[in-house]
Amino acid sequence: MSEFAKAYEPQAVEAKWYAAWIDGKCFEADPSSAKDAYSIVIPPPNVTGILHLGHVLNNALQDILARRARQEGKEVLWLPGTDHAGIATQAKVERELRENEGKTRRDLGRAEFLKRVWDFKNKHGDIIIQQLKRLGCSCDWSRERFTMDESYTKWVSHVFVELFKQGLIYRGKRIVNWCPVSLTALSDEEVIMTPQRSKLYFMKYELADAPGEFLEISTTRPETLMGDVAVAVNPKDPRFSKYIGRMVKRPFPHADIPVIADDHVDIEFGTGALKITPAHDKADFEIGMRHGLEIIDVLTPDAHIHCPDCPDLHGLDRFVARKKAAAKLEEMGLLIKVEEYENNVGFSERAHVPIEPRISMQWFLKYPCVQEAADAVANGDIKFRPERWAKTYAHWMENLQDWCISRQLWWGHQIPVWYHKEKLDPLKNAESLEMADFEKGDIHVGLDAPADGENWVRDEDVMDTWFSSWLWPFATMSDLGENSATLKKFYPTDDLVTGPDIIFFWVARMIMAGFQFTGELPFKNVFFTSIIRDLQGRKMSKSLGNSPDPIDLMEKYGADGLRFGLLRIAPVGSDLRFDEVSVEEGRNFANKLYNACRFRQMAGTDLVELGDVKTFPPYHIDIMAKLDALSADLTESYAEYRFGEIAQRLYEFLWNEFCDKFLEAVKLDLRESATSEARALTLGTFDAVMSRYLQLMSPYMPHITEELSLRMGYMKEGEFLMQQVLPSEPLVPFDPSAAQARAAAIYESAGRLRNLKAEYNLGSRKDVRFIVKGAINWLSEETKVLALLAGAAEIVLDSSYEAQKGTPAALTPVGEVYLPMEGLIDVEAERIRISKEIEKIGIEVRKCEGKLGNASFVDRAPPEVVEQEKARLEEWKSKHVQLSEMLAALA
RNA sequence: GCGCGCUUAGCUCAGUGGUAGAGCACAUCCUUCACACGGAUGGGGUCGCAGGUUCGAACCCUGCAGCGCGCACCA
Repeated sequence: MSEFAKAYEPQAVEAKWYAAWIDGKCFEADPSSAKDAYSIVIPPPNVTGILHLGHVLNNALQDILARRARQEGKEVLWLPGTDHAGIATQAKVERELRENEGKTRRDLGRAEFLKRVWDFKNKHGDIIIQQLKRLGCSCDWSRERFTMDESYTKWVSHVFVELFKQGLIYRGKRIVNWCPVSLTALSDEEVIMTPQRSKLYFMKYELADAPGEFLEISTTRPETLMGDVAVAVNPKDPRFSKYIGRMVKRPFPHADIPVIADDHVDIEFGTGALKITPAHDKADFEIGMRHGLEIIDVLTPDAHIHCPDCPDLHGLDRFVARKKAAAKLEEMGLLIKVEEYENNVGFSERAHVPIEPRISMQWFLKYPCVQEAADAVANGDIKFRPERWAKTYAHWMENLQDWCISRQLWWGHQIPVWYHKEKLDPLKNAESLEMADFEKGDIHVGLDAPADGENWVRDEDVMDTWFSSWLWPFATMSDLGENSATLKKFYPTDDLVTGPDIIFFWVARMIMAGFQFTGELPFKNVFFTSIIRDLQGRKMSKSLGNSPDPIDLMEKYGADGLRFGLLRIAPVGSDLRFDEVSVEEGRNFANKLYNACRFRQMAGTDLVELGDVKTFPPYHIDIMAKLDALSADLTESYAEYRFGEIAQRLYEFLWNEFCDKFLEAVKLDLRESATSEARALTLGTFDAVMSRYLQLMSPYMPHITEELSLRMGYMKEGEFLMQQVLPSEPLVPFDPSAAQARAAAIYESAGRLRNLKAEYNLGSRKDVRFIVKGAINWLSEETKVLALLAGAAEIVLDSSYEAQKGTPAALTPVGEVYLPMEGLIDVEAERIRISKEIEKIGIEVRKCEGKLGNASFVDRAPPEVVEQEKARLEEWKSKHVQLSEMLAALA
């Protein structure tokens, strides 16, 4: 039993216990166990990422679920790992390369560059894992996975090949979201629509067959004018019907382009005429397809103008070119006006620049098992919490677009497709091969290169990171083609804890992949965490600098303090406004818990067995019964994933019930002067309650509870609290209501007496005497405790007491209590106070009377409610009388 | 434009039909032998607005307003 310092110092304790758990293999899951399985897979953080508060919340929740499941006697697997995060990681390494060596990835070549990324990953990939360990996460590190592990990569390739064989993956030239900085295609989900202040340009095109006659057009993008191949109007628009089928002059480079009619054009918007640039706008592309229009690409991959016929624009950046093109139009007298305009522009999620709709050859996936996946959530086979996210999910599932899965990156899973060299047009590279060529044997799709490998060239592209993430729940549990013991025991998983921002990126896709490749749903429940914001309601972000470093917080307040503080304020369905104060409260709470135990040890270090509870004083039975109730309530709350409520209940029990009431009530028994019997009894109750309480708290604050359990002797050296199964027997196996009523009466009465003292500014005086008239029959047994709690020298029972007029008094559950004032009070101040009080009570009395005078209330409200109202009226009335007397006495 | 959510004390939020709550902050008192990362007491709210249902509404219904977030091809 070690020395207790005055304040709890978490840092050393937390490190010690984490190491002990690892040594004891406490987190390792045994697939051969006979116990029921509970499993959860971590949402893999980016391998080069660092921990932020979102991770803390998310992983603390998973840890709580895992630790609670262990306490419930389950065999638990919490499977950890990291994600290779294609664009993010590659961008980091490229930036480093540029800054340190002034080189691009192409300068190094693919093989050398990938080597650098792997080096980078090996150097930095462990950081976030170490941080999760600092937080106390009970992951099975022996099963840690990475989305680019060899076996995982096999899964990814296999899935690609299978879906290709089923005709769900195809290659095609489509308009995609192109990031001009990352130089790759993106999926629709990776594009963030952002309102932008921009300009709407109004300009006019001359009719080819009627010089001097013009058609007015509006656009936000004059710089793509060179790619215009038509002007479209709505066929129902009478203003333009006469132009349909005629030609207008595109100003530069000069060309005559047709005026066409298409329903897509909004008559109300701008001039009602739309220039059609199929190469640079998704809607224009579709109109172009409908009308068989030419596609003229006037932008380079990095969004510079490519138009040798317009030398003054050629080579300019798109935004520079926009101004230049507008100026050119003005010079030509074709610009009518420019209006300020707000529109939504798609930004690249990673590079934070406007994406460019661009035509390119890409691989696409038609989602598998869409109907099954949609139904699974709709019919509750997978339960979303909060439930409303199911609607968001359903909406997305109903409007699925094919997924662009190829990325023009090097870091990732390379597409398992080879093209025959002879068929490859050496000038045009693989883009020249259309899907139809597959039939001719020019494309090889498979896990391995073709046997005559030297005749084949592999597709250079890699797959979208999420194309590997969506296999995470099962690809982490088994090698391809193997029905591993782990998979058998732990798949499908039970819970998934993640943010609602990746419902589409990840959750929905995992459900589809699970169905497709395992025939099962990958999880049963999805718990969506709160998004953490700052006190102004802004999202946490690096650039705003409003994101506290969780490691700093843990250094300052301890991992337990951080976990508990954050969890206690985490709401069920809405965003969370983070305030460091709550972490401070978590730390303070840990200290409170620690000091309660310290107090116990000051009265003796030997464990004391619990005797026959039935014979115990009411305070003891009361606190034990409250713990039993807490224990039962937590079981319910866990079933409903109400984590914040659980933390709050644990907090209130320890602080308000155990420390403020129970410990204060039994303090005398722990003093030197107490009898050894009384002390033993109290220590026994303390130990029984505290040992169970620590266990209930353990999932939230794993380190301190483990530490205290050992120090207090509840656990022996070599045992772990986290491995103990929750007891099923209550501490109080009989009806405790009589004892609890007595304890409640004393606690409430003590409060009233303290109020009384404070009202007369005697709050800190310990020498006051209270006289109880008409005491409840058992009060003589409890006067010592009442005096202690009320901060009084003594409580005197005197049924014949005649109070002097004006003696302060209070009506309490144990009788009428008087506070004789031998000291002085300010008579005038007292009169004012009492007058105000009487006024207040008068209002209450009238309220009650009004209610009871209302026939419909008396007749129609439930009888017990009416009775309650009557009792309340009586109470107010008697208080009114009492105060009036006091006032009279003062006069 | 469609959908979802939020609006309760200075701040952050509980509270799904029966006397408005917690923590923090604030004020006063207490360094009493577990804890000042503590204890005691107190002030502070027409529960966003307007209707409706009900004996009774913070809570149920309708409308409105403000804020936030998704989704959407108005250039």
